[in-house]
Amino acid sequence: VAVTLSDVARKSGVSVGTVSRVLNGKMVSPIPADTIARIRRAAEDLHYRPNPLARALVTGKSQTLGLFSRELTDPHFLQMLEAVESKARELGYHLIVSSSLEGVSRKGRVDGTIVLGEPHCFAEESIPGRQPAIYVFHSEAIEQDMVAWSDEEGMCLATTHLLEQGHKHVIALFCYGEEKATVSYPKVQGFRRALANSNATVRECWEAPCPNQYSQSQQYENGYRNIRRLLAEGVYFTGIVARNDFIALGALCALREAGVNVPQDVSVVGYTDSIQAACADPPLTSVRTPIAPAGEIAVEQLVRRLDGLRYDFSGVLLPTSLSVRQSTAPAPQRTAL
Amino acid sequence: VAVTLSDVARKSGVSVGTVSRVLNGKMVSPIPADTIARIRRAAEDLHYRPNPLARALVTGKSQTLGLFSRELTDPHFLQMLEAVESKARELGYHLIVSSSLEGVSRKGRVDGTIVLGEPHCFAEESIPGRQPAIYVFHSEAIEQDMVAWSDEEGMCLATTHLLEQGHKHVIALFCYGEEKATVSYPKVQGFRRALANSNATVRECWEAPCPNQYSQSQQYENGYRNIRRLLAEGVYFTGIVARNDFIALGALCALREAGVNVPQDVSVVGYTDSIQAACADPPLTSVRTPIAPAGEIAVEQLVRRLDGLRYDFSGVLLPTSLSVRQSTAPAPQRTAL
DNA sequence: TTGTATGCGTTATCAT
DNA sequence: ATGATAACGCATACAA
Repeated sequence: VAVTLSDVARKSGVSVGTVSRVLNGKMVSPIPADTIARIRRAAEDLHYRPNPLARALVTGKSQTLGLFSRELTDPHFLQMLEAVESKARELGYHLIVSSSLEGVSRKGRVDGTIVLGEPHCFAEESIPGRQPAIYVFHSEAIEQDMVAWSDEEGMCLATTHLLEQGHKHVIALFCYGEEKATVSYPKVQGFRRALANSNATVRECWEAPCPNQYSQSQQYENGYRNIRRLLAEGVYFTGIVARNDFIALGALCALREAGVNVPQDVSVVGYTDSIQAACADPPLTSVRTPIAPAGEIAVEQLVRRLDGLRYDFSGVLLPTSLSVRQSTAPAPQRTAL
Repeated sequence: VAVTLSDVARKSGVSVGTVSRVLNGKMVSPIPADTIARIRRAAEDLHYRPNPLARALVTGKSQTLGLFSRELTDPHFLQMLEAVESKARELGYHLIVSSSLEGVSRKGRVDGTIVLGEPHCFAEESIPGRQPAIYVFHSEAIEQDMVAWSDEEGMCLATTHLLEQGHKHVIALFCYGEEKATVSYPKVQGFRRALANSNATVRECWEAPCPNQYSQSQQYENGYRNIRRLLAEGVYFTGIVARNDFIALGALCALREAGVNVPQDVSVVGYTDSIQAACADPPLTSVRTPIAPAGEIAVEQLVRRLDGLRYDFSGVLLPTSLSVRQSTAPAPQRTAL
């Protein structure tokens, strides 16, 4: 049922080679205008559509990119997806989305992959013979083939925002895994750096284990319980910075339940600037990680490389910023909480 | 650099045909165990991976599904994506995501497509020679190749929920396009049907034009402005049902600004049960459309069809339900608002 | 049982 | 200028 090149060739009275050349505009020597017209006409009449598989087989390029994310519900991924799909389409590439490395690792089905994650999680050792990839993730330094942002900077931004508004009693909601205490270490460092530069009299850093790193509701619960406990313990604070928006949202809930007003009594700032942040009450001030632009850059560079253009991309570090909304305000004068 | 079948054949001292048959488990007659072992071993040593393109070219199946959504930021799409990708992967299919019909319409790159939208937007006329597709969208009747839910039922559910709690003054926030007044007509009907069965003394149905049907922030604005205006006009009401969550969120905001308590003074129920609904304040009661399960069923049926199994799927209508959260409560006794 | 040969739809390299 | 023809890597019908 599928109409092929040879169908067009037969109908237009020329050979497949000629048809291929004409349709691809790759004729080495001038071809009679009427021949070209006849071929185009035939292709049109027959509704000819080149078979992308056959073409990919012979050219070695499938014009398809892979997009990997460990969790498809990850706010980072959601923010990336639209930008990546749009840019890929603009550059003539299709997009295969997968939460399995297997699906998008090997060359053939896809020409290259954009990985939401660290380079080492997609290393050559684990995937022998994998194709080109560009990684989008947080990192503290420029790394090869990586479009990154600094979580240290981001968390410093968040903390500084609070300090600049006069907050001197700040709680940081971090989340350590049992063993790997470095899960979000850059964020811890960013928090501490901001405090070090300030004259804050109290520096409180509260940390609790988090069972499932990827469960959004568990993180919400975590933020909720921690703030609830601090409140119960009578700890005094006017600002909270959270490791991510879900924890911040949980904190918000605990504060509300306790009758603490945000931002009048306590300011809260989240991290990632997910869609959830914007529709919280009050709308959550949150660190905006540049994932959408990162995704676009990743596609651009990857395609440059795949298209054989000069490839001198050695990674880039994009700046984070702060989406200031209504969950933060100047610190209140000290009163009983 | 890529290792092919013939490489494995050479190394194991047999022919490509044999290797192909062994590796695919399609040997018609028993093959010596040691030969099989030798071939498997060689394939392993060489890290042989079949070229999916070549295989697809000869078998005519790319083992890839297309997933189309007009807007990749659509809450419906987001809820579908994870379920669809997961189910597709489980059944051995890859997934190409595209916001362009072109990208996933023609056979070759993809074997079939799941369309988030009505069948007619992907009709045979507009895409001649397109491949099998299954549609996921709202519909009031069972339709061929469609996994649907009833918006009439959903909105009736939402309204009934309010009525059952004693609300007699309900506002419906609908949104008509200028010309096409049928955009969400089933929802209007559902609202009216619920009212018809009740003894509500006041039935208020408020409608306003909405410039861009797909802009989430515009819809939010729309809900905000409409409620703000009703409040200013002194209209009395204790319940609001909105066409979607964004409009409901906007309404929530307007109520809060006006000092109206939700749900004590006014109950609000949204539609779609997006992630935004859950993290609103108060968490929004919302109609849950069964898009995730719909996506799974769509994949299952589509794959059945593609795999040549008996295909007697003529469409299905899935039930909607209500995610009851904290934005709804029994109607207050009539007091000055 | 297993090897050989053909075809899938293109592109690209030759001759002509 | 254009027509054969050889790959591309694989599956498979057919021959041996």
